Amino acid sequence: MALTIYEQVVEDIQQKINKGILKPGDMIPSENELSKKYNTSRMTIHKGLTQLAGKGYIYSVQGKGNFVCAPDSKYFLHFSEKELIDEYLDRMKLLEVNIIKPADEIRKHLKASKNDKVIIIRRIFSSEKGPFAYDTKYLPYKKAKPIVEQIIDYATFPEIVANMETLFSVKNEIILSTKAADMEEVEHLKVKKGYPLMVIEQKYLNYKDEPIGWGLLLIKNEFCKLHAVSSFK
Amino acid sequence: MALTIYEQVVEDIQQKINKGILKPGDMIPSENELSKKYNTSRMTIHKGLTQLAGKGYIYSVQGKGNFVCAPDSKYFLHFSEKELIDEYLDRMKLLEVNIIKPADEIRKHLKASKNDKVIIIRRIFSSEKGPFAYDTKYLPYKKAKPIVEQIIDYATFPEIVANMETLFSVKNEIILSTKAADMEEVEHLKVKKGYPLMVIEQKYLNYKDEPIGWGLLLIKNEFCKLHAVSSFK
DNA sequence: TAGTGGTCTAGACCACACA
DNA sequence: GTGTGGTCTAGACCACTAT
Repeated sequence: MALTIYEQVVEDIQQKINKGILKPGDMIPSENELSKKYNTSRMTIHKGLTQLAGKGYIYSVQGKGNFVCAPDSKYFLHFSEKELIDEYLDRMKLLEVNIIKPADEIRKHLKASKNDKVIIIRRIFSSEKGPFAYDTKYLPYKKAKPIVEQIIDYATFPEIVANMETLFSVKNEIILSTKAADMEEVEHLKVKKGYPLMVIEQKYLNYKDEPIGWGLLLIKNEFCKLHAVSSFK
Repeated sequence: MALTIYEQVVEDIQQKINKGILKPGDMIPSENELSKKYNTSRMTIHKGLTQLAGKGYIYSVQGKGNFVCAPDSKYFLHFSEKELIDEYLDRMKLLEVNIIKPADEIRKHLKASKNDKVIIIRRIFSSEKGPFAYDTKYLPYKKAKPIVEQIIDYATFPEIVANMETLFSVKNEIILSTKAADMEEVEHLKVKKGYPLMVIEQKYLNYKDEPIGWGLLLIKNEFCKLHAVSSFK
């Protein structure tokens, strides 16, 4: 359990912040002071402070010093469509794969122009006890790309879009909300009208921030619990 | 727009990963090779690679090298109870502040023992158009601590618990789900039975990972949209 | 044994802030 | 001007991996 010097610096200052000895806005002793205190080089101290900044404990201002951060409200959310669905999945039913002229709302999400067509994919996921999720996805249609029908059977959204761009090119945004089941969802999910559903809207962007996919995943409430943890540690 | 050397290293390698030239599992050229290529010291290269590792692009194995990561499913979720509520808040009604013997479920969440008492706080938040959120929080009761009633009027959970421990001592976990309104919520939120609600369960821990608060925030669906962004960039 | 990354040094120069 | 952090160097030693 031997800590390196810079780890010791991180640990000590973190403790002082956690215990309230150093409060938000307080200045950390300068790198020169700390390098004397720890009897080490300034670079080593700097490394520790950089790490503390990365963790969100402190921030640096050139020419002034290092200061304790105010607490923020960032969380790490672990979310994987595949994991979420696989937990309960017994079978998947492909309702539709089509090339369509998109509605205005969809066109806006995909930043498609007037005459562009899009691929629509609609799927129902069922557990042993019946359907629990209803998924609709839209992808820009490009003639040059290979037929997607083959790959769709088991693919979740990341995997679908991964076949359109390279794997790491995507940035993903999700928006969580709830809604009451309407007639369409009543039919597909076999629930009563008004049944509460978790709505997971997903936007996929390539590395140029251009939209390469958009979708809605509706999940029956008892099948969806999402966990998030504050980034402070 | 002059990048430092290590920023240039980060940029170049990131690009290669984004474009698929470097694929998950591939080894990055060694630090020595890169320091020759960029005509710089190994420390500068090392700094760049460390930063790439922090971003989740690569990982290091001592004695072997640096390798491209497989994509994961981590997101940054921005969530602040205060912000969420303040957006619509017209007035807040304090339904109850009491010291009670907790039900078993609550005792479990707070890791309280048989005879410990807890403070229960129940509040209704209303917009101009009526109630939109119903909040219940539980805090361990400690005789020595000052009366909390005074501070509760405007306090959100972080601020309440902040008064029990120091500000930075808390780690927060939230669990998102949905539920249909039951009779209690029908009464307080003036909705029909079965109305879809976003459920935000919050666990507060101090720096020793001991629970210092637990609560449920129920929000009418049209008042709650949560955004999250994938950690890749 | 040779190559890798992890840490550390004792300097250096720079940009910035403040008095 | 002095003090601050940001970057960078040209070495060094260590722990680990591979052969």
